[in-house]
This record gives sequence, C-alpha cells and structure tokens, in this order.
Amino acid sequence: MVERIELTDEQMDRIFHALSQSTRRDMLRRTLEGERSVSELAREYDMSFAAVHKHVSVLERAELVVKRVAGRERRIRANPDMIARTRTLLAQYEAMWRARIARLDELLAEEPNPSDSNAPA
Amino acid sequence: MVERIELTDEQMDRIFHALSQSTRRDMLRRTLEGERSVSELAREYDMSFAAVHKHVSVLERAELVVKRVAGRERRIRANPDMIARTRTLLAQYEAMWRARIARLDELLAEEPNPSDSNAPA
DNA sequence: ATAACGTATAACCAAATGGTTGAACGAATC
DNA sequence: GATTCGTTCAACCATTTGGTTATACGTTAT
Repeated sequence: MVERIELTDEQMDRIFHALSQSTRRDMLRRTLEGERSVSELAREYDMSFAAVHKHVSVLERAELVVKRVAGRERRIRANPDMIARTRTLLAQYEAMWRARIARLDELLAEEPNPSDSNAPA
Repeated sequence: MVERIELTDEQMDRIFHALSQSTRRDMLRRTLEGERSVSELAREYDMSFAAVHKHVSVLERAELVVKRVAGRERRIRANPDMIARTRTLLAQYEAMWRARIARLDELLAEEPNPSDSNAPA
C-alpha cells in the first residue's frame, strides 16, 4: 500500500529551500524538541531578533512549523507531518530507481528468443 | 538497528538547496530513469545549455548526480545513495519527534505519587 | 585539415536571500 | 496611564542565485 502524498511543486520548493540552511534545520530540531516563542528561540542564536523572525517565516511558509497565538507571544512548534511527507517524497524517488533496476533485470533475465522470427531455435 | 549517516552541514546545505527547485528535481528524476549527456538533457528543457549546465553543477556538488566521461560527452546519472541518505536524515528528525512524544507519554503514565513529600495520599 | 559537436567558463544582469536597524503596535505589567 | 515586552514590518545593503550571450577548447566526423 503506497501512501499518496499531495505536495505541489511550490510546496516542495519551499520545503527544500527551508531545509537548505543549517540554522533553519537547527530551529526545526529545537521546535521538534519543544514548543517555544519566537523571542525564546531568538535568544538561542547569535543573530538579531528580526533575522530569526525571518527564518521562522521561511519555515512557516514551508509548513514545517506552525505558529500558535498565546497572549502577546507566538509559540512555534514543528510540524512532523510535513517532514514525513518530504521523506515519503524522497522514498518515491528511490522507488523510481528500484523500478528502473527491476526493468533492467527483467530485460537481462529474458530468454534470447523474442517473438520476432529470427529466434535461434 | 539505526543506520548512521555521515553528512556534514555543508553537504546537507548543498543537497537541500539542489532539491529546492523543481527544474533540478525534474533533472534528478530523469537521470534516475536513465543516464544521459549534458546536451541531451539540455535539449529537454526550454533553457540555454549554459543554464542547464549550471543546474547540473548544483546537483553534482550535492553529489545527487555523478558525471562520467565518455569521449567528448559527460554522461550524468543520479546517485540514489545520496537520496537514501537524505531520506534517512529526515527519518532521524521524525525519530526525535517520536522520542519526545514517548517522553511525554512516560510522564503522563507516571503515577501521581512523586518522591517529593506533598503527595495527595 | 576543417568543420561540427559537446562541454566548460567568463562576463553580465535582474531578482532573491540573509542579514542589519528602526519604527509601529497590541498585550502584559507596574 | 505609562512602560515594557513580544511581534511585525519596512528600508536598506551585500551576496548569491538563476538566467543570458559569447568565447575557448577538446573530441569526433567529413
């Protein structure tokens, strides 16, 4: 049973772009360990609050994290579903590879007597 | 048995960056289906040869494809190992999530008689 | 040898990215 | 009410990215 994943090209662009910098991967890891506010997160990096805010926005647009309003805070937590879907996407690429290998094996395994009339026997 | 993957931050940067554009994901898919030269690949896109060459270079630096010299041609094929390693990396993120959930469950399952002296009974 | 082909690379340009500071605004606290 | 805190956003800047055209160079074919 193959899971169908629904991700548009634009979503994949945003996801992979969001993951393409170690700072954002680190933020994803931290918010995976536990929810925190934007300013709590910002204190963990040697970077302006605005810069951290921008990184969070990139992760948010990719739907890798979600934001929850709590008073004056915005609390951020990772969205493991999106990570799972991305992993599944890569698994599909690998499946294409395996399918190709399977086709090649099939061709090699075929007896050398194809249906055209110059069969050796 | 958890597979250990060895990818530096810079490698991950390059991999996710390479995957962050649908043109390059498409190139990866095509070279996964079958090896082809750079100019063969270039003919499949509405883009200059130089532009395709640059995209291939991005995929190559990420080690998502490998290049093989064949006469005057450079033949490109996908490197499914790198895709697998990236998938495994994402699986590790998910594992962190599950570990956190497990810890929470453990806490909730704990009987409400902690070692401090204000236990209700 | 010459021409054609495949590739690499340089120079250039517009747009996006990743950082900064500063201003504005609602929510919480004094 | 005034202040502080958390957030958002705009303006700015340097660098990177993704495209172009043009040039150079090795390989194959005529």
